[in-house]
Amino acid sequence: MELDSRKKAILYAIIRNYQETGEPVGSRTISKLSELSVSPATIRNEMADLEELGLIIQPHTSAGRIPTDKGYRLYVDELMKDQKLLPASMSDQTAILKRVDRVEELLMQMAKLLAKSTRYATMVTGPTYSGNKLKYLQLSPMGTGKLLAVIVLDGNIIKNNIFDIGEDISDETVLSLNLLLNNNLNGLRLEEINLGIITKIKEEAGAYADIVSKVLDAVASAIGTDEKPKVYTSGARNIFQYPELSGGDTASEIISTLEEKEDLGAALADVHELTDKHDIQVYIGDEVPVDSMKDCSVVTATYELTSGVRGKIGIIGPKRMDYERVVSTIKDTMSQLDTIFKKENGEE
Amino acid sequence: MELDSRKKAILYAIIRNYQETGEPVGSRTISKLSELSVSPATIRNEMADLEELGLIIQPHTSAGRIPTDKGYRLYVDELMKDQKLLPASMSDQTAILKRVDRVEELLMQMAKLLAKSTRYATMVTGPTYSGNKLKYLQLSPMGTGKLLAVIVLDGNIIKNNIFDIGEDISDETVLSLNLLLNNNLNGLRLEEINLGIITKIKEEAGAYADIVSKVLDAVASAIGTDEKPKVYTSGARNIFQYPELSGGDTASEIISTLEEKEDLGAALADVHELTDKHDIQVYIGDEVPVDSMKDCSVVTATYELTSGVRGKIGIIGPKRMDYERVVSTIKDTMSQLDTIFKKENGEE
DNA sequence: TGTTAGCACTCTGATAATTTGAGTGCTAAC
DNA sequence: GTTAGCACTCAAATTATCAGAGTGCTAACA
Repeated sequence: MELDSRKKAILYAIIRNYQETGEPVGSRTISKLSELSVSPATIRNEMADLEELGLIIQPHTSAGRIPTDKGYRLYVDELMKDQKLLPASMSDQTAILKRVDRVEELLMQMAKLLAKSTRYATMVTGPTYSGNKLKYLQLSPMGTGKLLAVIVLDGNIIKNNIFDIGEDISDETVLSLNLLLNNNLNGLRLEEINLGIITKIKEEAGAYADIVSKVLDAVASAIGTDEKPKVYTSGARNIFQYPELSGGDTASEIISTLEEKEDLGAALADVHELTDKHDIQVYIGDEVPVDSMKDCSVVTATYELTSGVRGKIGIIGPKRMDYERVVSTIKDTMSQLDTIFKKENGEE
Repeated sequence: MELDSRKKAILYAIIRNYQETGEPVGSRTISKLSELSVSPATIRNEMADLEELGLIIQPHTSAGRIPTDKGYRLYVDELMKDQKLLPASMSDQTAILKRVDRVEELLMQMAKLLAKSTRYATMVTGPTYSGNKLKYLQLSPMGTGKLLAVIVLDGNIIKNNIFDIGEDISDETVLSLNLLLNNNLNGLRLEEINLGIITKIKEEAGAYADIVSKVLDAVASAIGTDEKPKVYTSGARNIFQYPELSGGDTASEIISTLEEKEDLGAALADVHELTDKHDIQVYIGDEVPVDSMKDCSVVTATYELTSGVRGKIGIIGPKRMDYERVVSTIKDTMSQLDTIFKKENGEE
């Protein structure tokens, strides 16, 4: 059986209507709603075909139809239109990303903003700094037998670590270590700090090889704290708007997953090749890589702050979410982010 | 009418029973349950009195009684017994605080632990650093016209700030500024850095007074980011266990408040005088200073990491929460925290 | 005077019966 | 291929019924 254009139109109409109402939609509704002027009976015939194709089902005899996961998939892949959103600056919700100093705050703000404008739950993972360059490394003596290492990465991301070195060293030694380390490491990407370089530095450090070793450990662990990237979430309460999610354990499970955050980070992190511009991906129902969200759909995208500093955002809603609006909202937010960030960088 | 000891016993029994079941409790139940051996009829007479005193009510005729807010208040103030909890190390839930490096992680862990062992929702505010001393201040040139300030407080709390100074300065100047600032500021509490000291430093800085001024601004703003202290929450899902909270909008409101966190921080922050050891306070129903939680009870306590570094924790549950268990769990956790922290400090 | 048994009364919550209405599939006519 | 008509189905809403828990009151009792 072929999917002719009328069947597509009907499927489209069913999905759009179900998105709004959350109720199974019947043949009469479609007949009145859609611009193709055919009788309910005709629609019924077509719907029977669509059901046979596995694109829609009846929750029970004598109910209207609702889309299946497969139906949504087809919708997302082929039927969905590129919706043009009003520029955020002109829309009534004034959902505009403000420039803030700290990346952390910006991401939190982004999560909130997306939650507000999509009216779904959102998550934003903190950026991974892979590919980032070491800009500056500063050691300072900190009391007895301790050193403070301040590590500055490209893009002015700052990390600290205080660690034991087990012995007191003089200020001059610290100074020369600083010099040594900066000379050898500055400008390198973190992956580039390999054994060869480490050995070389140790040789030059002579008697202080041990300390160098500890410093490098400290650097690794300071960076390493971002191995499990932070996840910011917002709009959890929006889950309650959708009866299909708020009933039973589902809501509880979802809220809990959003709260724990670890699972989210892991699930979002797994794929990281950039296909197109923002790498927008749609996961429907069972496709969602988080167990507790198998009743949801999740739309993810990749953002980029500065070159190589990337993270993921995700919008979590019911399967009948308004994919078109979500996608265009994401795009809009991304372009705001681009503007802000290019500008912010440009100013430096 | 007086509250004789039998009435108290009955009230106690009603509250304890209602805590377990969540169902209105009738005279028969009390008669069987409580050790005072009187007939249901007698209990009924007493219950009528308790109702007249406003300590319990009937949800409707021919239902059992449930405690009123006033009833709970009396319970908490007078009836509640000090429950001795098994030491956490011996209990089955192995809810033991582990020592971790970063304060942030420790607090998050504490929120989770409390949520797990009380089975209610929890919140933990980040510490306020008032009273903390400046241990070390480090300026480093950072590209053109920028300085990196690293601020270390007592207890090895580290803050960063990168800021513009509008002009290039030589490494030597930075070095001497470092010296100047450290000589004048180290060991001071943050409130002690007043105009007098600032003026003095500026005078000594001579031509670099402007820069000093900017550095101090940077210090202030780095510290200032904690004016709205961070709030960590956990166990939101526990709300769903209690029908009186999970129905209607209540759950949604609570979850949303927990997620937003700002309101929580504000509400917890308002009182900060330490009355007794941990300053445990119980807010029942309308007493709770957060609107969305008027149907809940909240138990708060103050923790102290190092001297003067204090924050609050809060346990959020239904009004019929097990106050005794919550209080003893808090005490237990606090003493764990003390142990860890004294030790951690001792090691330094 | 406090306690208790007995009893009529009340109200909720569960279960069952009934009704309504939306929606379908099928058939036959166009 | 399309449509009107119609019998049929099923969920959801409405109503009826019933059992049970719990009460308040009264009168008897210690």
